[in-house]
Amino acid sequence: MSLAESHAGDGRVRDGRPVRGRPRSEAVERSIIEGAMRLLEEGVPLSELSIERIARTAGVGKATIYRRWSGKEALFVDVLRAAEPPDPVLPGTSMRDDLVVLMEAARRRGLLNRPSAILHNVIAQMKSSPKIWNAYHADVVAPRRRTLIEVLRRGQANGELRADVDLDLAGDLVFGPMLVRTVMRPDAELPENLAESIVDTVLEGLRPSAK
Amino acid sequence: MSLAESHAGDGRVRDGRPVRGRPRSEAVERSIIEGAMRLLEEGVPLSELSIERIARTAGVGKATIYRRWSGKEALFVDVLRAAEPPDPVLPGTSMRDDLVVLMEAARRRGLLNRPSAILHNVIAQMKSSPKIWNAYHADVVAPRRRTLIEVLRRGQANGELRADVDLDLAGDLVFGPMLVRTVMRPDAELPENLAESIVDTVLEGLRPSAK
Amino acid sequence: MSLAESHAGDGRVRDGRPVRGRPRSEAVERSIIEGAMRLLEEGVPLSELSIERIARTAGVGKATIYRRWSGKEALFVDVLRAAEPPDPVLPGTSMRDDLVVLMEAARRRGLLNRPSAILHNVIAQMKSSPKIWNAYHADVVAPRRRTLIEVLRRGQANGELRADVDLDLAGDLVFGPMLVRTVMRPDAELPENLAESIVDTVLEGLRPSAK
Amino acid sequence: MSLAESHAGDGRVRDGRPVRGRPRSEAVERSIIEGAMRLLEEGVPLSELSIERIARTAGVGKATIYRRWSGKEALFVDVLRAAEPPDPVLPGTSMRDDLVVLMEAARRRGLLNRPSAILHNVIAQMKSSPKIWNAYHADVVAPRRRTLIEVLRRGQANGELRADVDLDLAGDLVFGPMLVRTVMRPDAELPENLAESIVDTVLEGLRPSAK
DNA sequence: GCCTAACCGAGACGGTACGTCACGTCTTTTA
DNA sequence: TAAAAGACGTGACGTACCGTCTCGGTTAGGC
Repeated sequence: MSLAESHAGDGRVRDGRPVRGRPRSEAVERSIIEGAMRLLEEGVPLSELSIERIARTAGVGKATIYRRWSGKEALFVDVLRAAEPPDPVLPGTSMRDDLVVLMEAARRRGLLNRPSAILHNVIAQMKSSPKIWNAYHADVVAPRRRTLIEVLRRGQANGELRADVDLDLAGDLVFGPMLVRTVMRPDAELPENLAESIVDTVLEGLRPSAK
Repeated sequence: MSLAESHAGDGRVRDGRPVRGRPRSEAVERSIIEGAMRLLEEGVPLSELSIERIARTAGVGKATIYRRWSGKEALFVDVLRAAEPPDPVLPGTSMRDDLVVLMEAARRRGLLNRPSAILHNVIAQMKSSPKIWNAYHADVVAPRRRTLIEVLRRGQANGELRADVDLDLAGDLVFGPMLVRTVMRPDAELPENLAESIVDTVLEGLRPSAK
Repeated sequence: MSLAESHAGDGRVRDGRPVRGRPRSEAVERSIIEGAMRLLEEGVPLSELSIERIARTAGVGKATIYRRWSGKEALFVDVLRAAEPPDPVLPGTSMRDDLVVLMEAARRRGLLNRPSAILHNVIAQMKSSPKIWNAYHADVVAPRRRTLIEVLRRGQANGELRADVDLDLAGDLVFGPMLVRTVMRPDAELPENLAESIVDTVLEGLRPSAK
Repeated sequence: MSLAESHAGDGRVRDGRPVRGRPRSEAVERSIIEGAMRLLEEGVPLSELSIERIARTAGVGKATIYRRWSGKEALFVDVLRAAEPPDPVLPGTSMRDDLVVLMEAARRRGLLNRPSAILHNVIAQMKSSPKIWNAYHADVVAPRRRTLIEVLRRGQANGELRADVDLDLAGDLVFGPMLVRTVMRPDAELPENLAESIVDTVLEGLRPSAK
C-alpha cells in the first residue's frame, strides 16, 4: 500500500529473506511524513522541501529516509496519500447519487490543494519522474477511474445512462470540469453545489430520453 | 509577449529608460531557446535540463541567460511557447465549428506533450513557481479561455446554445474531457475525431431543444 | 596547529561539542594540500590556483575544501607550511653559531621561493586578507621572531652582545639583509656563506669591545 | 614614466604612428586613479577593488581603462606611485646625513602603508604578476637602490665607510631593518628617530676605525 | 565648416570562479 | 543491525569579474 518498503512487522520478512537485526521503527516513518506535512503547512514552497530539510525537521538521518523511499518523489507520494481524505463510501441508491458523491470527493481534494499552501502541486512534481507518476497513477488515480467507470456501467445497466454512450468519454465529461477548475483555473470557485451542477448538466445530455 | 526582457530594438527603450550600451542580440536569445528545445528533443529529462547545461549547449554564458530570464521556470515559459503551434484561426461559420477547431488545437498540443520527450510536463514544473505560473496563466491560458467563452457567448446569441446555461460551466464541459486525457490519463488515446466527439456529445445536452 | 578545522581524531571533540557522525578523512586533507603543491610545482601561477582547480586535481568536492578552510587564503597558509622545511635545531654553542643557523634556515626558505615556481609569493597573497595574515603571523612569523630575540638575549647574558643594545633593533639588523634579498631583490644571489657574512658583519658593530 | 600608454599630447605620436582622431583625455586618467584611491581610502579591501568597480566609481567605461592599462596590476602601479611622496632631495653634507634622509623617506612610505587602509599591500598584489613586478622594480625599486649604493660609494670615497666593505651588503644592512618593520612586523613602531638609530648603529660597525 | 578617426559611457558577450546547497552514498558511534 | 550524524564526490545554483566587443554619441585635428 505504502510506497515505503515494508516493515519487518509485516510478517517478519522483507525481500523474501527473513528480517534480522533491529526492526525498523514505525514511529520514525510517521515522524518523517508528519515532518514533511508540517513544513508544507507552514508554507514552505515545495521547491524548498528537500530531503535534507525533512530529515532535519523530523530529527532523522538522511539514510533512514533513503532506506524507505527511493527519492524525493517516492516520498511525496506517501505524503500526498497521508494528506488526502479517504475515498468516499458510495450510497448505491442511483448512478446519479454515486456520481455526486465521487465528484464531491474530488471537489474536496481540490479545495485541499487550493490555498497555495498544502500540496499545491505535489502532483505536478511527481510527473517529473515517470516511474513515480506511474506508481501514483496505478495506486491512486487508476482505482478512482475504475470506480467511476463502474458506476457509469451500472447506470447503463439500470437505464440511467444511454446504452450507446462511450463510458470513457462519459467519465471524462463528468470528471473533466472539476479537473479544469482544480488544475487550470485555480482562481475559479468550487461552490458547494458544484458536484451536483456538473453531474446533472452532464447527465442531461446523456440520459436515454435525450437521444 | 516574451517573458525575456525586451530588446533594444523594441523601441530603443527598456524599463522606461532609454537603452544605452551594446544592444542585446536576438540571435543569442533564439539560440538559447533552440538549445533548450534540442536537448528536450534528444530526450534529456526535464529534471536534468539545468541552466548550466542549456548555456553549454547554446554556447552562451550563464549570465547571458540570467540577464533575460529570472530563472529556470521563466525560461521554460518561453521554451514552451516556442514549441507550441500557433493559436488556430476560427472559421466563424458556427459555434460548433469554432469549438471543434479550438478543441482540435488542444488535442494537437496534447499530442505534443505525449511521447515523454518534448515538453512532457514543463507545465507541471512551472506550477512550482506561483509567479511563473501566473505569468503563463495570464499570457497563455487565460486568453485561450477568453476565446472559448466568447465562442460560447456567440453561440448563445445565435441560438446554438441554451440561453440559461452558465458559460463557465459550459466551457469546462467542453475543455475538461480533453484535459483529463492530456493530464491524468496520458495512456488514453487522442484519436483524430476526438474533438468532434467531445463537442457534439457536450452540445447534445446543451442545445436549446434539449431544455 | 593546522588552520584546517581539527579532525575527530583530535580528541573526539570539535567546537566544544562531541564529534558525531562520520569523521573527516585525514587522507582527503593530505590529498588537497598535495594537489595544490603539485599544481604549484607544475608552474601554475598562483593567480590561476583556484579552489575549483585544486578540488579537481585532488579528486575532491569543493564543499570538502570549504568544510576545512574558510577560503583560498586560509588554505594557502597550510600549503605554505607544508612546503617549508622544519625549523632548525639550534646548536647552542654560542649566540653567533645559533644566529648563523637561524639565518641559514631563512636563506633556504628564500631559495625555495626563488624559481618563480613553488610558493613564489603565497606570502604576498596572504597579506590581502588581514585575518589570514594575522593567523600566519601568529603561527609562523612570531615564533621565529621570539626564537631570534631569545638567542640575542642569551648572547647579551654571556657577553657576546653589548648590553645596551636594543634587542628588537638587533634582531632587525640580523634578519633585515636576508629579507631584502628575498623580497625586494629577487635577482640578488643567496650564496652559501651569506648567513655567516651577515651575522659576522652585524656582530662586528654590536660586540662589547666595539662600544 | 607612467605605465599608462602615452597620450596624444606626448609628442603627437603613439606606437610609431602619428596620432589621429580624438586625443585621450588626461582628466579621465586622473579620475580613474583618484577613483581607485578614494575606494582604498574608504577602506575597500584590495581584493574587492575590481576594474569593474573602479570604472563605476570613476564614472568611466571599462574599455577606457583597458585602453590605458593592460590590467589590474598595471593600474595599481600607477595608483601606488600617485600615493607615494616624491623622492627626497639629498643634503649632500655627508654619507651619514644622506642615509638618514633616505631612510626617513622609507619610514614615511612605511607609515603610509600602515593603517591597513591605504595601499596596505598593493605591492604584495603586484608580485602576483612577474611582468608588473618587474616594471615596478625597474621604475621604482631599482632607482632607489642605485641611489643608496651611490651614497655609500661616496662615503667610501671620503673615508666615512670602510673601504673593504661590500656595498651591496652594506645597503642591505641599512635598508633591511626598515623593511622588516614595514613588511614583517606591521605591529612594530616606526618612531621618529628610527632612521637615525638604524643608520648610526649600522655605521658603528662599518666605520674605518672599527676594523 | 566638414570629414573622419579615435575617443567616450554603457553595457552585452563567452568565460571562469566564487561560496552555498542538495543530491544520494558512505562511514562512524551508539543503542 | 538499525538509527543519527555528518563526511564524501558531484554538480547546479545565482553572482561577480574578467577582458573583449559593439552600440550611439562626442571631440578633435586636417582638409
